[in-house]
Amino acid sequence: MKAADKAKHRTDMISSALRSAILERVLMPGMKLPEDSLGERFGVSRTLIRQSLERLAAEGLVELRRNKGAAVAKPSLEEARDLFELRTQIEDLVISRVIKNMSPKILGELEAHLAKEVEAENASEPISIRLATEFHILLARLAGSPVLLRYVEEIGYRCGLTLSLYARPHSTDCGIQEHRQIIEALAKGDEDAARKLMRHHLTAVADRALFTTKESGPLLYLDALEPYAKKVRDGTS
Amino acid sequence: MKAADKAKHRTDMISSALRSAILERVLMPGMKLPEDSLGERFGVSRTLIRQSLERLAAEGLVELRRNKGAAVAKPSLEEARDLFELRTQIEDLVISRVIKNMSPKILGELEAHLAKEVEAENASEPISIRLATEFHILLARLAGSPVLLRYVEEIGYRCGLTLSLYARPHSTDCGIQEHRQIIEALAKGDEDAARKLMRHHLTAVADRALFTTKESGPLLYLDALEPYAKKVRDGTS
DNA sequence: GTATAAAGGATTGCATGCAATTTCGCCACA
DNA sequence: TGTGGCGAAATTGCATGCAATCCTTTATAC
Repeated sequence: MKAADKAKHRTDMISSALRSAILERVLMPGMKLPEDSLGERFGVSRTLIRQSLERLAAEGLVELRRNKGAAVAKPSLEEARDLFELRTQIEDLVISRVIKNMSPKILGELEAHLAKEVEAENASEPISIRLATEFHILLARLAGSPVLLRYVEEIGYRCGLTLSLYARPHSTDCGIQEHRQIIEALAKGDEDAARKLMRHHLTAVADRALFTTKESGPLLYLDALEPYAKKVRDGTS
Repeated sequence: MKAADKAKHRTDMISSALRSAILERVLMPGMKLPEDSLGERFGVSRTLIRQSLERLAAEGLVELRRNKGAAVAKPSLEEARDLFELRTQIEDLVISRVIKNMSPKILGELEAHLAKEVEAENASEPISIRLATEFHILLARLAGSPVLLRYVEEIGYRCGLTLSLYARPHSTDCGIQEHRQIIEALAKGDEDAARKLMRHHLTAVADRALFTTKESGPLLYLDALEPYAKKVRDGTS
């Protein structure tokens, strides 16, 4: 039995790092992700990079064209709308389940997360975006279904990616206020209200975002990745 | 431009072959899947086998324990119940969308599939099981949402795997008759009826299956894989 | 006879090398 | 100036090799 067991392995760390970089808009949609450059940065061989990219491709965050390398995915408006529509419906399922599981402990976790969001409100934009996404993921975790959790994670990440393509820079993509209202409805056990709030919350995000187009810098610039890579190289999860 | 372009690559073919083998109960839950043996059988190196196994692991069909190799997944009863519960709710979404898209063309596709199921009714059991799963997947395809399709595929496959662990040998896992009724309700545009039928259909499958336990031969016996491997080696999709 | 320990074999983790494909720069030519 | 093609460089696809890990068997002690 190992002391710490290191829990995750390098492939996991690398995919997590890349995922974070994408969600925090350091890697923008369309950017190429060549295996050797990444390998060099992360201090591993192409083998592990390949695995990570394939994993992210399975999640829909990167596109993997045969013989042409990987690039951060660039969902079309149509795909984006599909994604957001499905998201509202899937998160409906989350609400139902969380209501069934509601307990003081769960309420506590939700409020703790909200507190983090409030605290980070004036911090950097990428971080508050990440926290907003994680609110939805926390809810899904509290729903108690591992499969549902995976789907919410994936959809959440892809929506985050989508927003980095289409959303205006300064829309607060996920209002903290709205999160608070949802928690209150859940606390009261008012499923209908929670659902309506969630739906309103999500369609608000989508509508604000999905009708403006924004052209993205399509090419290669990996230097911004450095802080993410360093963490992996040093094993500082 | 290549003549046929071979469309998919070897990794895809191998994962498809393995997936089919699992769904047709040639590879039973718990069976070990060593990289070398598989590579030898499929006529490729461990690299491609590894990729395929990782892909299937992401779908939940195989378990991938670190340093201990891959094995066909063996979902617990609890996971199984979670899966089936989610399935009914996800397929609810499918029904709504298919109803919205309903057209003679779609109806035709559904009936064509039903005809195949009827035709294969007295053929081998694995084939009718596969067709039954594919009915649900066809529905999801007709729903028009790529993401939803992926989730239904994945859940369908995993349910198929689950049934190979828990279901009695001779339960007709997905009644053809029930599929027919669902198509009829869809044709009439009766969303409520279609939903109820689908729900009934799925809970029937689950209830019949999920309370009996069946012990599976846990070890290694890959010879039965031969026909699947041959197809890949020959490029006969 | 049971239990513990060590050696040997089998299997995975990862890096590297070579062939195949694509991309890009360069030059000729209209 | 713009366009087509050719060759070199960059990049991916895949196989293989070596080290690390795990499993099994055998040997030894109690």
